[in-house]
Amino acid sequence: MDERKRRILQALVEDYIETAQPVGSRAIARRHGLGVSPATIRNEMADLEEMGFVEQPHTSAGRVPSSRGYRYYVDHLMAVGIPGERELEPLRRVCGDRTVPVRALIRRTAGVLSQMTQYTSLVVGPQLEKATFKCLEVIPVNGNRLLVVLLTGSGLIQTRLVDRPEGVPLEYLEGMVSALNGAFAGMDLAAVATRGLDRARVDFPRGVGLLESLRGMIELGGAQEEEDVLFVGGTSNILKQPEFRDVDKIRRLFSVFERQQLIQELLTELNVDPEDVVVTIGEENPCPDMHDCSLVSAAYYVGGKLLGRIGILGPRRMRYARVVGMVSMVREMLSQELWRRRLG
Amino acid sequence: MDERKRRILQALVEDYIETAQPVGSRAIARRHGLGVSPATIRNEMADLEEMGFVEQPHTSAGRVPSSRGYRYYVDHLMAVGIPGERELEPLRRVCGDRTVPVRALIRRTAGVLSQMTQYTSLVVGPQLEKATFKCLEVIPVNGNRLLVVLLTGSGLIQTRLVDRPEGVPLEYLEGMVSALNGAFAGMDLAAVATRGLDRARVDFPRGVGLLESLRGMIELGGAQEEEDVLFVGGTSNILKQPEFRDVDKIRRLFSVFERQQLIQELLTELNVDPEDVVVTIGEENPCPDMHDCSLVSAAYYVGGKLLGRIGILGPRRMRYARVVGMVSMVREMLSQELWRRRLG
DNA sequence: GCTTAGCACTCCAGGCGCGAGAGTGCTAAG
DNA sequence: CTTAGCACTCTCGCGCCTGGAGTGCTAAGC
Repeated sequence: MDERKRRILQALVEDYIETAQPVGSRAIARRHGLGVSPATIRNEMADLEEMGFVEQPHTSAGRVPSSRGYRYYVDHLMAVGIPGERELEPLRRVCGDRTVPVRALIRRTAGVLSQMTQYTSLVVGPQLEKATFKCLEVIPVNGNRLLVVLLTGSGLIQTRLVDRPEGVPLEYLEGMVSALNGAFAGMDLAAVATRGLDRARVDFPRGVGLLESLRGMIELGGAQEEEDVLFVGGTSNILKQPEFRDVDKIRRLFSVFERQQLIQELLTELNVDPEDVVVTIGEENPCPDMHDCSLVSAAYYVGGKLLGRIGILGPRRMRYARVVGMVSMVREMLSQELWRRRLG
Repeated sequence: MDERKRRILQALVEDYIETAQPVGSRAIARRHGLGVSPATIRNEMADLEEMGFVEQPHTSAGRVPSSRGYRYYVDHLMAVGIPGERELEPLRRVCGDRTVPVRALIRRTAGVLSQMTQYTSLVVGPQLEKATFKCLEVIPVNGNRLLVVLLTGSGLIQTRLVDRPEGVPLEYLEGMVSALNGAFAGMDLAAVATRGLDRARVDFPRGVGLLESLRGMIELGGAQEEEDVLFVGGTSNILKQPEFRDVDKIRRLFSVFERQQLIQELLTELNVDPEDVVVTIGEENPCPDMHDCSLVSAAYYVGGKLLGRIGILGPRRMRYARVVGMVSMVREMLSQELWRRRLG
């Protein structure tokens, strides 16, 4: 892979990303003056094809990057774009509004991200299990019910209405809550759900029902069944792409969007390295219905604590340089804002 | 419009709904033995066309119902379907689970509804403004912040983290909260947001900031900007319909789905009569991008209080009889379950 | 007077052939 | 090693044609 081949591959990928048309030797020679004739480029392209970086839809069409070609481009050739101040303005507006609750903040970020990129955004909201315990409050309602309020260190609030255990005086419950508040302060909620609550069962045998409700709130609040964890924004954007002319393809993809849990697992699985923006191209994606797509994703976190993930889904022919820059920027700003909002 | 014409129109609409193909005189004569020959039916169909109930895509194709034809069918001809016990089972499972919070219940209902009908469901969640005040609680956090918890009579919980007004002792705030709890109990939240809070400003001049936050929670919690109010389910279902082969049409429709506020207003506007299931056919819909669709919608409510709306969006060639029955049933069951959960 | 058989007519869908255009690979010369 | 020239290949769009479905009209029948 000499320098000239790299230049040609880069030109080819970038032209294809822009035009969505197979790129011929002529076009490369003309648009990116590499100082060589189309014939030379043809030879090089034949080599690139043999190496698996480009493909021909059929003889006598230009070349199209293969997944491997995109991979090489992303890893070695592209210059990550830095979003301009103008583009960032809507993002700043969203992230600057301190009156908006955390969950709404995340959702709006998803919306802005899809608008900035003109692709579809997938955002996994803050997962309760990944947060820390801040405080707990129990409010009696109607005599026979309790409103349980759980607050995390990242400012996330989870509430639930539960039946009040019969025959247990309010003082007992209040004592229990204040003991728990003392014992759990700053703990990981995941640890609270396992070790913490088990220990509390011993000290407060009459409050077992309430403890179980609390466990349910923590476990369901982050995971699977409970809603509001995944936000999908700008689904219609992806339909602007010429590769999505096929209704059947669209339908398969949209079915995936409806399976929140699947997407959540997907993003979780991919983001092994919390520091990086991860690009997943075509078949690299474990979900077969997304093999025509690429995903650019990153984790956001607060004080080293991973909270959730943001991602952009577009066609394989995605403007990687631009999108990677934006995802990185959004991750940064979101993390900052959440850091600003942290509670102790 | 004699009886025979009605029978023919009914047969035509039902055949077309089933096959999505223009219906010819032969087909009607064969499949619905009305005891007359195709030629007679042809004459009648020509009349129906003149009356505006059916249309011809082109000479020498069969007929297709017009919007007016569907309207007549829905108003006078269809026999509303009663969902079978088997179909209802997933719905019962969702509505029977008392541990699920109200908002999640609504969202799941949207999911089930779209699955039952195989169309797309639009559900407007319970709007805070439409609910009644149950109780309010304020929990100090970190010394300089307050967690405000608002509970409605329908079991809906709204929370927000706000700055604590400086220099105001906790006792003052607690006194204020308990005074508000007494004054607002059972009141409409809309009334609380306007009259109630204004009056409270006079009594508690040092708590004005908190009162404003409360107003914000009520107003934003139901309306526009605040999220989680509209649930769209089964978007991919509508893509199964042959009328949605055109990607551009799909894109326009999906753009509408992303405009929560628009849909919310739409459903609100249509459901003038809270007792009825309303069918909106094609051009009757005020949103131009939905002119190819029909919408079956109904309000759900608790103890006479309207809470929100459910709707099913499908092609104009929708299985109205079935869908109307299902929407009606879901509305009923959802209302019942919410009634069971009411607080006081 | 309503119904129906017969028939000519219309129009769409789909298959076929053809030519233009784009881009290639190969060859031979620089 | 590079490049001009050229033959070759493949797609795409166009017009043409044909089969089929369904109609409207007319005239005969009940």
